[in-house]
Amino acid sequence: MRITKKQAAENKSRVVAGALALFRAKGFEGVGVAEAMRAAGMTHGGFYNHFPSKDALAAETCRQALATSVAKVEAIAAIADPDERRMKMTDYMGRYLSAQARDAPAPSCPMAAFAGEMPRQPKPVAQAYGEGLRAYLAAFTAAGGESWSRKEALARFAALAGALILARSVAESDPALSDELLAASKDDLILASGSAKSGR
Amino acid sequence: MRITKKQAAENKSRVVAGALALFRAKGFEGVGVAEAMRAAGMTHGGFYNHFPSKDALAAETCRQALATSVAKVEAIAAIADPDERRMKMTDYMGRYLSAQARDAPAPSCPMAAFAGEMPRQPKPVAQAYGEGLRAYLAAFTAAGGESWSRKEALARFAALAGALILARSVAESDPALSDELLAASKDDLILASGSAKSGR
DNA sequence: TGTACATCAGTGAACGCGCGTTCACTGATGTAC
DNA sequence: TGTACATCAGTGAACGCGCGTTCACTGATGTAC
Repeated sequence: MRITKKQAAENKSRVVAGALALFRAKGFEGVGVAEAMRAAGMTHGGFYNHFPSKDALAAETCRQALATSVAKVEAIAAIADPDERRMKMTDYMGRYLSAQARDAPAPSCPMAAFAGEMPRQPKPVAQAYGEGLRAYLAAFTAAGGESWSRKEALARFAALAGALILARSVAESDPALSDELLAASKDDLILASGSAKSGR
Repeated sequence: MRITKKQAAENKSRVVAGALALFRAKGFEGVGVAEAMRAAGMTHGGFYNHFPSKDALAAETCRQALATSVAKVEAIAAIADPDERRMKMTDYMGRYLSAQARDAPAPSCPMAAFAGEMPRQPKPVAQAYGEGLRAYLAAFTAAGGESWSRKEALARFAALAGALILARSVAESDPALSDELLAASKDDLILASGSAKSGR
């Protein structure tokens, strides 16, 4: 039952979109090809018409997810008015460390969601992640404008990601500690970036 | 071929020790019961003489690993001389963010190693992790003495863990960025805690 | 535009494999006398 | 202390299951005339 080329392309992107949500929620190892295809409303056999392997899907998914995050931060970096940009950046970090971001089944930040698995991913996946993270950190640095150096921006993003990952890790077992971790990092990072170039 | 009770107990702890190294390196899902038993020099069948399930091994391993980390930081917290304690803590954080810690196959910090997998672990494992992290953060706060509040300590540890996790995630694909992440966080955290209670 | 046929996206059975777990068995240890 | 026997830690075959991947097949689409 051959279908339209356009339909086939749509099916492929539905597979990627569905796989992204699944990978974020359960990790690369925790999601099967059959499950990813089912999420797109198809059976597993046709998977290899679109991708040479499961790893190729993981790499493609990773690339798209990080590109989306990069685009969001680049949009902030492109804001001309420094005050508005600073405000948008504060909002962004506030949302990054919000209870909603933590409690979503598929964590909002793909860098944080995938970081832990990267050391054991095959090269193409790790490569896609590495390129995405490099681009993201460049955009994140730019989005801070004068308020931080690249070095400070890197440290700040590591702090954001660490807080989200740790908060998620104990969200079930110790919700109070999880909240405390989010609140502590939010105060630390947002107050720090709110004040003018403190130098620390 | 029944063996000594003492020998059996030794075998069990060899399984836990071996599994710890494997779990750290490959994640809980990435290590099989057979592999864990082989690492202890036995065959897989006897596993269930020691543990009711693979998850029980994961929980036990997690508890032990975190307890070891807690003990190390408690030892620093117990130092009477504030200057020496501060110096030991700086050393600790420096080692935490060292290239050696990043490049070890089994990351030195079990909190960072396991955090990403915790949201999908069964309750007993998540519980063991949660209790361990709570104890660790209490010790970490205490080890800072007057130099930071609990809130600051939590934010600092999240920053440490985030930097290590991100640096590990791109260690293969982008070593320069990985080094840069470690260096940036090292400067940010160690200089910050080196200076007296800055308040930020 | 109409017809004939090759293409190929999707289906679902089947493959080999490794997983967690179970089980009958072995034989030295631990124990009761 | 010596003997007889129950215990149980460890072995390795076997289980059902889900995995990634392959393949023969279907039939509407795309194309050549």
